[in-house]
Amino acid sequence: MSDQRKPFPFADFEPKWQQYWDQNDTFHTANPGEDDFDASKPKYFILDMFPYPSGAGLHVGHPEGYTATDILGRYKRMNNHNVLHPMGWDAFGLPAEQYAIKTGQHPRITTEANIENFRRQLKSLGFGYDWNREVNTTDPNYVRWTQWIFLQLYNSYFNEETQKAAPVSELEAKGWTREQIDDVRLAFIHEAPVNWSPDLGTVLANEEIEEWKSKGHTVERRPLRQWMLRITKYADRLINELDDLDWPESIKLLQKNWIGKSTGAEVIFDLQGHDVTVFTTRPDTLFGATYMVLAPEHPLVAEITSEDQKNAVDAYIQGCASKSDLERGDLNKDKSGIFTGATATNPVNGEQIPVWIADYVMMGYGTGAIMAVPAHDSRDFEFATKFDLPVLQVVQPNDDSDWHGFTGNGKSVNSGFLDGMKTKDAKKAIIRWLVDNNKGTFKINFKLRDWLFSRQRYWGEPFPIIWEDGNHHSVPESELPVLQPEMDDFKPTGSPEGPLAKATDWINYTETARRETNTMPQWAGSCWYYMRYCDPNNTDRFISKEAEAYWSSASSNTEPNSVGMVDLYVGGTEHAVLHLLYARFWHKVLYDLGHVSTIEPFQKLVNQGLILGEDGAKMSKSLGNVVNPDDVVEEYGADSLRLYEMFMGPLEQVKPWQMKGVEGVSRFLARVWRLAFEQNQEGEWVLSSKLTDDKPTDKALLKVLHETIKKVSDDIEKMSFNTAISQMMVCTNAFTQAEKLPALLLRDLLKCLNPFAPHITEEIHQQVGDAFPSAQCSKSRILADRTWPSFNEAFLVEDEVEIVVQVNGKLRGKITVAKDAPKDEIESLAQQDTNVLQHTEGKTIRKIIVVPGRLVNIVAN
RNA sequence: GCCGGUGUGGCGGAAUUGGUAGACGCGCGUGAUUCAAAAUCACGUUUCCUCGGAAGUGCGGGUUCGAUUCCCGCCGCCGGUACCA
Repeated sequence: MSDQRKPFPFADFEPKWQQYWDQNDTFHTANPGEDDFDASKPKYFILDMFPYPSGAGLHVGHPEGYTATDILGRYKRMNNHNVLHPMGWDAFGLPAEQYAIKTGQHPRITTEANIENFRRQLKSLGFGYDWNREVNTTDPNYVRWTQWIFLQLYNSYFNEETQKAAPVSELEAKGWTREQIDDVRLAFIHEAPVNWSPDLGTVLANEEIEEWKSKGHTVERRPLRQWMLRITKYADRLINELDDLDWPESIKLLQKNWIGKSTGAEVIFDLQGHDVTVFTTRPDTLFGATYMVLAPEHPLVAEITSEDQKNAVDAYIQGCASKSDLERGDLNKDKSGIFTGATATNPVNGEQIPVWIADYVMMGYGTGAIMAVPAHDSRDFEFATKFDLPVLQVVQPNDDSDWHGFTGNGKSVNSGFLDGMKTKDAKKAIIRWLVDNNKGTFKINFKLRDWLFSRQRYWGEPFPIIWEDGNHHSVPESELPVLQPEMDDFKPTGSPEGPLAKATDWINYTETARRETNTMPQWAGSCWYYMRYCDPNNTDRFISKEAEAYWSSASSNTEPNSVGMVDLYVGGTEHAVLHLLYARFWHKVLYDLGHVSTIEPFQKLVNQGLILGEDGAKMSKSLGNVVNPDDVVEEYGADSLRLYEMFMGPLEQVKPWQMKGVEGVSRFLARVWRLAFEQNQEGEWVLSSKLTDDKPTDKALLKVLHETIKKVSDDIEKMSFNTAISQMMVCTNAFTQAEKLPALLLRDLLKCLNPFAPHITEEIHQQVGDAFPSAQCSKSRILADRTWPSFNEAFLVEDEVEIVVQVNGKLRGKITVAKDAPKDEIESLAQQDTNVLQHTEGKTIRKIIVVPGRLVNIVAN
């Protein structure tokens, strides 16, 4: 006996079973074509967001999602599925590189050590991963295919007619020039202001700025030559194809808002001889445009500014530039701006309107210029009020609300030929007018920008690109992977070339050709890792056609209009827009090019809620409220940790950690243990004398067991793990109180509990099976390989049911009747109840409502 | 500001989608066991009171025989977002 103080000897059997699963490859899943592949079983592809192996190791948030998927994976296995449930490492990333810069140690070494630790921790929690399929984004054989996918993007363009990616070789065949082709590639070179962080020595994607700023780094705008990915071409599909996904609506909405589609029109104004195009979602309000605003960075500003306004305008622009570094709009609610001295002509009515400059108009969206309709736009209204500009009503609200600042739909007024039209019709009419008069056109705009894809880092995938005579071309596929050169100095150069530029031998590809020295962002590897799991060791393709076809096939219980490859994806909300949007984009490109057979990567998405510290605050080192899974395993065992994380509350919900709660589920597991074992005088665990080899006959026990089988099955499907556990507690309490417990009953409870607490259930199953072979707990087959129990409806029904009697909706009594008692019998019985009689005395019974099997409500007054 | 989520005992949370509010667990209380403690087991535990009831799911209305659940109007907390024309 090991530790007398532990309520059950988990420290003895947990490592034992982990070793068993490892050595027997219990959770290995065969691929089509392999000997042990069973094509008759449906597939179930279940995916965790793979971790970045940080030096800090696992935190309790990781096992939350991982336990949920493990339960589902084990459950599906027991329900005759080929379950693909793998794990891997998103191992490129800044911390390893920054550590390398500080110490000179190669990032690969740190990364390997961290992975080692993560793997140990995950194994100590007994997750049923197929470790043969482990992927590592930094592995040369993985990098190779990341670069290969990049080349698919590089060698493709977006065909507007088919709305699909297609090879640029099509364009070559049509006689397009190199320059023309380079302009349409999905991966392209672009010189534009980007977000450059001087202290990180790299550029960042728009999406990343906030994260790094919050960590105290500075970010500034700087024009640089960068690799971009043309994700904007997929904006419409990225919105529309969300429809068939089984994702939380809030996440779909988040993505839609991020993509930010707005429908409207472009209108051309004459600005002193220049055509200035503005974008508006409300072309119907064109008659109400009383001034125009240009962004401070607008290229026409210098030219159109009048002599007497020049100093003021310059000063204003200067002011904007200096504060652009700070949070330009963050808490700056006050509008600012300056008159240019110029006027523009409103094309629809010839009105001369003043042209202003203001930083509430941004160069990066639309055209960097707006027509201001202060009467029906809150920002324009605020601006016009402050600078005393005219406000002209052009929309009449349908109700009698105030038209000042009214932004809804109504009827056009003061708008010439639009007068009297509904907003919707007025939009159509004015667009027709604009088109007919060459003054504008229908237009859709997106907030989504093209994806800035290059970074100035060492620890990332190099681009498989060569520069020669100012042109770029790809390296031959046979040269993949292109790996970083070995270096000792990983410091950023501070220049946009990045640290790879210091590897002088490496960058010289030939006498005249140089390698691209930028590397890819960390998102690259995580964009397609789920595919690689399907065929992780393939050296000929990123995934074999057979593996792709099988793991993309319909699962037994997915929706008929299922469009995603992975059946279930579980992870945190922090990836709601970035990772999930990028991965969908890559997947669609690969679909267009015929490399994958589904249009979406992830059919169902579930976000697990954050686990807060015991104090209700977010776990953080500085608050000292971080819970280390290793400590919990040491103290209570892996099963207790797993079970507690699932028992805390609904998976999706944010919830605080309570060590007392871990103790509670640990006590529950101890009770399960004591169903099978009792301690003798020496303190050794021996088989419980309560266990029998009898055929189960006790109706009450059969009922609670079968209720449990039913509820646990349903709840696992619904991912309502906390209620499943609570039902197993009810069952265990009933079993504990029984005089005798047939081993057969215990076995089925163990099966239900196995996906949640795999170690203890296997251990009990094995030991009890040795003693009671008749309970079919044979030693040769472990629980994980057995089939999930099915419940028998016959055990659930009761002959008699308790019915609640209410008088005027208030509980007054309870009666017990036969389960199929007729309505009138229930009614009369209910009225005879003494307490009911007391409450109906002296009153007239108006109505009696009988809900069969539930209640009777007597309405009396 | 806008968008989304959420609000139930001392605490984490249940409630068959309109039908006994508080399952299960924590904590607490009482008892058994023990020389004693821990562990374990049994019972109790929404609140108030005159022990018969009364009130009660953020607040105020409504629909209904009946509302945590549906409708209208507020309030609080959490998350996302930030002048996107």
